Amino acid sequence: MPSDTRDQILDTAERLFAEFGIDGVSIRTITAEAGVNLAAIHYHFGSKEALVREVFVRRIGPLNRERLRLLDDLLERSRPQQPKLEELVRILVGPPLRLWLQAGKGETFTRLCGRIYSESSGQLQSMCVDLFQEVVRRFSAAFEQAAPELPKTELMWRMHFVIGAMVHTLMQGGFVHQLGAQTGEGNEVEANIERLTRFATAGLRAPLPQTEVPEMAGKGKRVALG
Amino acid sequence: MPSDTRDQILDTAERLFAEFGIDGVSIRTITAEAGVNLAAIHYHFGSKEALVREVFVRRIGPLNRERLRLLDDLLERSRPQQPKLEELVRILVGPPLRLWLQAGKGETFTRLCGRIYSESSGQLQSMCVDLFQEVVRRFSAAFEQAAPELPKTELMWRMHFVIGAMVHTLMQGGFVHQLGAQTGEGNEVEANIERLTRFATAGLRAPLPQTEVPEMAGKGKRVALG
DNA sequence: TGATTTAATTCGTACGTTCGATTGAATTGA
DNA sequence: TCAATTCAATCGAACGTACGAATTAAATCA
Repeated sequence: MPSDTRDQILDTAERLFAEFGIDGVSIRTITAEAGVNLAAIHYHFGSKEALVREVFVRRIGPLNRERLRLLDDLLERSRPQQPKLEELVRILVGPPLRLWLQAGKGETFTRLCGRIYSESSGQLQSMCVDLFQEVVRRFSAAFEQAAPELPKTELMWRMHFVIGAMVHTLMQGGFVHQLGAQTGEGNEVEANIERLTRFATAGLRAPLPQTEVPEMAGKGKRVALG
Repeated sequence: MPSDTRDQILDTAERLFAEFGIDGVSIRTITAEAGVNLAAIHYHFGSKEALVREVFVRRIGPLNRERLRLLDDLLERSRPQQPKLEELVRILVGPPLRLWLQAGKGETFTRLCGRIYSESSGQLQSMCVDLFQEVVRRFSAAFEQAAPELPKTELMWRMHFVIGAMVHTLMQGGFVHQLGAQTGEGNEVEANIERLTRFATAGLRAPLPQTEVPEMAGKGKRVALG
């Protein structure tokens, strides 16, 4: 049973990291804010870096497990056919966005989650590779099967764009959200998941360039517009 | 005439900021790497924060001026009709991506450029609002006219997604790029601009949800999939 | 049960380092 | 000569970390 102090530290660190960045928060600030002793972090985690690690693992683990569970469900449900591309996108971007604004942990953590991709020196970066490895592998395979007409390189880039739109929404979405919320709409989160899903699905289904020039010499490569 | 020291500092700071983040680089590291005295930064810029500011302004100014010039050209060229959505997207995402991998300044700066959106406390954030103000205003207006069938809120979200895909490509694109580059393709940068342009244009043109329920009470809002 | 030992946790304090910033003298070039 | 620039040296503050004493909780024994 994890001690109360340990959880206090994790919750506080998560909130402060999300707001001010990892390098922007000292363990003095964390422990003071959490109402625990300065040395508690090193006792419970060993170092600040190990604390950062634990903050991420604590949330990303369940998040990705849910994504994989939804993926399994979807594959099961749509057998023997392939699932629709749109449904794959929805279960990829839904869980993180749903965590967003979830009372108590939402906004704080998802902003932090987005920071993985920008902050962090190699240590944290490689940790995230591990954390997301299976999700990337499983979803890549599912996307390839759901959109077999796309060359693999093209699909990889487009998935990359989808992730970018998602991450950017996690980090900056609060800003856009405020504007929308004032219009009196109800459940904005689910509405925005649908927004992103529609956008991403259409992007993934974008037509391939008609003129797939077989020439290899890199000369004037302008395709449609000069 | 700017002194040699000043430019040395700017170039070195840009490179190091891009690689290790703003908080991850001390003025000692910068000055040592640049081969200038420790106090030179404070002499030429006044503070580290002012240096950071100058690093951004030096590049973003010309970048956005080019985008506005291309926009003016496009509007002029397509009169009296509205320009195509795809062409607007291309001149929005083209210049920053083209700066990417540009010999000598490319990769270093664009990664830094992406960091604006994630790092930085309020000071830098508000500076960027100023720097991008006119670009946002002009392009928003152009997009609204080019896609009048989209509700403004929807358009705002979709532009937001486009920016996200672009920023994520600026920061992480090097990774995906490496995979593609090994396939022996020629001018990857222009090819990727086209990739992103096609993706984003299709996303912006995604069909609106058929059932735009006029009810306002926020109850069950699931639109297409339960 | 009550006393005593053992382990787990919390606490206060200090160390060594690095940070951005400052100062005043030395150097340079017109 | 004189202003612009570079230099070495140093400042106080904040950082992550370490360590031993104090406290609490659990286990063991009388």
